[in-house]
Amino acid sequence: MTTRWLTPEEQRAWRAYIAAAMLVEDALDRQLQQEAGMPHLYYSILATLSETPERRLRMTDLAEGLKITRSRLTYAVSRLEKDGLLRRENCRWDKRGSIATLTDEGMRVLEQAAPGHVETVRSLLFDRLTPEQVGQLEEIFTAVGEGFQGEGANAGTDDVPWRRRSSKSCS
Amino acid sequence: MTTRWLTPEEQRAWRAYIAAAMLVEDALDRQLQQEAGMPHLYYSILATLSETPERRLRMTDLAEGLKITRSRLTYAVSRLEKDGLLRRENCRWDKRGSIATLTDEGMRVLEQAAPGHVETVRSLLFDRLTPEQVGQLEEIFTAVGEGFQGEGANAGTDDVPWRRRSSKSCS
DNA sequence: TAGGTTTGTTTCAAACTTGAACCAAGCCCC
DNA sequence: GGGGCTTGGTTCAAGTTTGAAACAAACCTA
Repeated sequence: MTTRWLTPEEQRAWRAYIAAAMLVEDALDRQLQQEAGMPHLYYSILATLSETPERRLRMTDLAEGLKITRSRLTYAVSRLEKDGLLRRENCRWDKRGSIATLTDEGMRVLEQAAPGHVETVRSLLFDRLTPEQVGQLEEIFTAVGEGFQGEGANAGTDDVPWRRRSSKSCS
Repeated sequence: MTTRWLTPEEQRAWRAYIAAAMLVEDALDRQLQQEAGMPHLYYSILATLSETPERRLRMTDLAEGLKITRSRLTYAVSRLEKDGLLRRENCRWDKRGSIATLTDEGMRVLEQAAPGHVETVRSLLFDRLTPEQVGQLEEIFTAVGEGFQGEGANAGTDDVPWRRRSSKSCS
């Protein structure tokens, strides 16, 4: 079958998206690097942990939630641990498991960085969109995200699609 | 002023966006790495050059078009040059200038990779969107991109806003 | 219950990115 | 026409990401 190239509308949409996504990520990284000394992903790790009842999550769950590879997470968590913002404990029920727990210091840093971060997100994104567009944005990217059905950043791993893990929360 | 946190709608939109954007970029990188031996950005460099009348562009113009820093571009171009996919020439009119030119080999590689790339973009994104959503996507990210008014990845450089360069095309 | 497979995580080297210098070459203007 | 600022690009070290092993603990299943 001969390639179905993008239509002009699709091209415009694609380019606008790629360009703006790059600018947004860069701006976010720069802002957080400045004010919290860490890139956006690292902030997201802290934020994710903070929203959990016990402020702790297993590595795999964290990786899946953030849509990143386990090895990327390992590196990031090591750094954050070194900085004292979280702590690694072993899961007592599954000795393979490792649990990342937000420390008080981590919580403090997070809370201190949050306002600036939110302000940036707002000024980059939401301040430029109408309420309808916010809804459209959600629908569009929810649809896109659903296309991955659990593959996540871990595709490429020969991961059988017909049986998915269900990681005990182990909290 | 006390922080204006994100509304629930904004939160949902933001999270859906962040997650899906991560998945998309990863999938794109993986696909191109597999089939063309280079990450998405590198492919974009070749693609950008190919669309130019002479298949050549000055480094700064290229960096601005792609919304990346000059240093990132320098590194990428060095690699692509080493691979023989493009060539660096000096601008005769401005001896500081460096011009990246797509080689025939680069064009070949690009053309060979393009169908698979387009197919991926389609399956990740456009296959999951209605035509209206494609339009919305364009509008949303055009609006977001316009928020940057020429700052681009080169902010942080103390760049005066009230006088912008206009790089002679020098082709 | 031994042996093989799967799962959770880390490790390691190679590739890439960042940001702050650095270095020329143009520009400006007295 | 000689400083001094700006612009175009590269370089370098430090930090991050990638993907393919490596490992160890669970989980089968014969």
